[in-house]
Amino acid sequence: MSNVRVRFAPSPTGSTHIGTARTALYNWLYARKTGGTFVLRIEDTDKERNTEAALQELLNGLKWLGLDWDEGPEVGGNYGPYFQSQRGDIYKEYLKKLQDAGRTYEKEGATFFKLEGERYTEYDEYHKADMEKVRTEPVVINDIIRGKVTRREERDFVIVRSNGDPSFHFVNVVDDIAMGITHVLRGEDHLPNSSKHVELFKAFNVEPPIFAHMPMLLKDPKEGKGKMSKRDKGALIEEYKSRNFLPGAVLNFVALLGWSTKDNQEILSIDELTERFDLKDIQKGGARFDEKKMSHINFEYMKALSPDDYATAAKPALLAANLIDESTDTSYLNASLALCQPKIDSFENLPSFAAFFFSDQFEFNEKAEGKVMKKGEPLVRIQEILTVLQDLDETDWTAEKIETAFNTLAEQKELKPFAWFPVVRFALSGTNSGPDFLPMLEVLGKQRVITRLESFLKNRTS
RNA sequence: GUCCCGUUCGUCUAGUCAGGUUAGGACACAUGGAUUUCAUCCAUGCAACAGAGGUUCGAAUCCUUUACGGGACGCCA
Repeated sequence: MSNVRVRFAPSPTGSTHIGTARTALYNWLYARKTGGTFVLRIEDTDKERNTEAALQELLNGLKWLGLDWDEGPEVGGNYGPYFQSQRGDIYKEYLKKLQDAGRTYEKEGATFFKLEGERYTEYDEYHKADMEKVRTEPVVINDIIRGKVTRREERDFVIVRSNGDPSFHFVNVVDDIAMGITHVLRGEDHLPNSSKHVELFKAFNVEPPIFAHMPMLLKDPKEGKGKMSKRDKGALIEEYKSRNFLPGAVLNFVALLGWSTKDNQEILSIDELTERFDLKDIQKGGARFDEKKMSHINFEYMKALSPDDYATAAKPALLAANLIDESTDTSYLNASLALCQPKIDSFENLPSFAAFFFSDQFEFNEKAEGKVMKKGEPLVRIQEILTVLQDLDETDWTAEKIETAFNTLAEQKELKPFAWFPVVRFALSGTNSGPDFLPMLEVLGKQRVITRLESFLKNRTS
């Protein structure tokens, strides 16, 4: 164990953003790498905007990604409570320290933190008004990613609102002190806040933590300018969950947004990430989300799954599409999916790709029909192979024997097997692409193949 | 407007700290190939140091500066 203590401090006001997940991940990785403690603290000081649903979604999202916390909601810890809404007494105690030190004053019902320095009034272009400002000494924000950032606060700020609720800057710093936080890893949007926070640490006479402000996640330029928002496509963790992405793949991709290994390895397990992660290697510039790359990584993870794990992961999508139910034969399901695994790059596309394995009601693709049915004499070809396949014994129904049957027929008719393959595939699956052909026939089984070919002939000739 | 942080292929990035690389990888894209087909696989290609000065034999790398991008400027977090 090390004495590193990091915290992930989200505010449950809406859906969980992918940038939020990255912040959680980097904190988690740093804690795990250093043998430190990962604290989950819920910053629910804004009663108006916090919801129980958002909290549950957040917790579920973290669990789905496999990010467990050492202290926080549901697990407790020695520095609780872990909801800011329950820490009122602690805030009062710390507020008193500032009051006793003469670092606060009341104005319009709110409590302000008083900066130290000469006061003057100046017209402020941004606020379009005269404002009281303070000539403070600059503070240094010690940031692992950006080095020492020097910044100066020049306006007092609210630490307790007129409704009595303490404000973000205040509770954030108090909790970091009270919870013994050693490293603060958060988004770059907090960098300007950090000088406020350092001022507060100084007022409490506490050494500020080490900061690491990570780059922003930016919008796809096609979608607009600025940082990625919750409304942007691909921005929400829930979305990946519901689209049946693999959590490990999402985690892997998110880790690569602003961080990379020196040897360009991109597919990294959670253990490899933990081992190789380093705050110093985090990128300074903003990163843009690329859905194609996300899909690619997801596909790599799908391909690497064992057959059993693949079937387990594929089930929800197939169940949702009503292609299978609990009575579906497991060995048939697994055999079918084994043929799909190397071919199909997402579980959301799996149902349309694999439908014909599980249902006779698949659709015939028009484009494929144009390619396959307009050349030669497709119906004659089907009749020919049907006769041959009917004579095959059930026990001989293997890819190898089926291939022999096709080859023999091809020789007799002085044609290539290519004359039969596409039409048969079309008759059996409604399309001209899919799993490897011969294994597909084997898995479908003699009965399905014969029945489908027969009914195809019947429908097309009547 | 002010302050802060940034800027290498279309995108994510390696290389920058300790100056010498045909500036590397991945995704995407294009072409070719494998294959019964393919949404798969393989190969090849395309493509970047934001600009300008300076230091140096030599600059993506160090310095200055301009431009551009991002963030913040709430009794939100």
